[in-house]
Amino acid sequence: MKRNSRLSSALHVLTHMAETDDRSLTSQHLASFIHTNAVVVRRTIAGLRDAGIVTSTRGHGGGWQLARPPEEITLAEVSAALGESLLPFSTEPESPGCLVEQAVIAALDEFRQQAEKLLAEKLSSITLADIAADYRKRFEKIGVSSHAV
Amino acid sequence: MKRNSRLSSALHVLTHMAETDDRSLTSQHLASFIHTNAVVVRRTIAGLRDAGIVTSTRGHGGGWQLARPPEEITLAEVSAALGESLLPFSTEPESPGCLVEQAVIAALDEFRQQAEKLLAEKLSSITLADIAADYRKRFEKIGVSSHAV
DNA sequence: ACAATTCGTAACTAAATAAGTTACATGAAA
DNA sequence: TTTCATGTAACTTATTTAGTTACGAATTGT
Repeated sequence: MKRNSRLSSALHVLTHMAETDDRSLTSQHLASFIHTNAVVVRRTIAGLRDAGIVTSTRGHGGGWQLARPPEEITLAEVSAALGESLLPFSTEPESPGCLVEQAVIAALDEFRQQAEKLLAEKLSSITLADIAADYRKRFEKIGVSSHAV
Repeated sequence: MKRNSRLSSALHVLTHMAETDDRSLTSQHLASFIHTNAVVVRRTIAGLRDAGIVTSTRGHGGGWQLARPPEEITLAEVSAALGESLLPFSTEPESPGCLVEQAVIAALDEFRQQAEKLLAEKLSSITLADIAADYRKRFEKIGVSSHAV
């Protein structure tokens, strides 16, 4: 799997959950959708459970389900729940005391703060239901299986 | 050196160049500012040369200088010249033909496009001169050497 | 000319990070 | 009580990036 595809992977499995009403999908099932391992899936979406976006149940018939209707799940929440910043450049001081570094970091930190706000606003306007609707539109148009491999 | 500190590193050495008028700074010199290797510096800022932000000269007295006044160097240019996207999440298809993936990628790509525009606008409003001015302010306030280690 | 200096770059090594895998404990349903 | 599924730790593998070494090319000073 490529790097930094966690957001994409998470949205992929969430969309499958959105399209699977009243039934749990196992980690193994979700893993097969994105061609990876069940443990990787659990690890990836563990944060979504902690954030109240999905629920997991153990044992017979267990697996994963959306905790809320897809209309109430925004991409901003999903992104935040994955625990990764969308702006991963570092502003850690490496030479504390260097005034040039301090000036650079001050500029970048202010930018980061404003940028994260902007990005969160943008991502808040997109819900899982939007993606699911787009998927359905594509499905109706082409009329084939939902997962051609 | 930490990961993804290339933007920070580049701005650091650029600020030093801005504060060093009429004189070239060698890769070795720049490297010592950010506690790294001269080859790493050359590699990092090679893109800045290609983008016309700095010039490099070989031989005796050679080294690096700004190609333009710092007022005319925006962070947007610097960031772009480093050749890294500020939004490094992947939208590469991994299961071509999967309609769910297509819907996810479509949503993320549209977001990316809008977000990159927003970020570029923000970064365009900050110039190297702004950072240099902030550095000078800090210098005057504290009144010590520019690179306490 | 020739020596000294400095960038340009290829090739290799080392470190960090993330994915993938194995193993097993925990919990729940048939 | 057997089976199924998650939770998680520990390990392996792959990828990326920084760091290093080496050397050629270009430029300046003597």
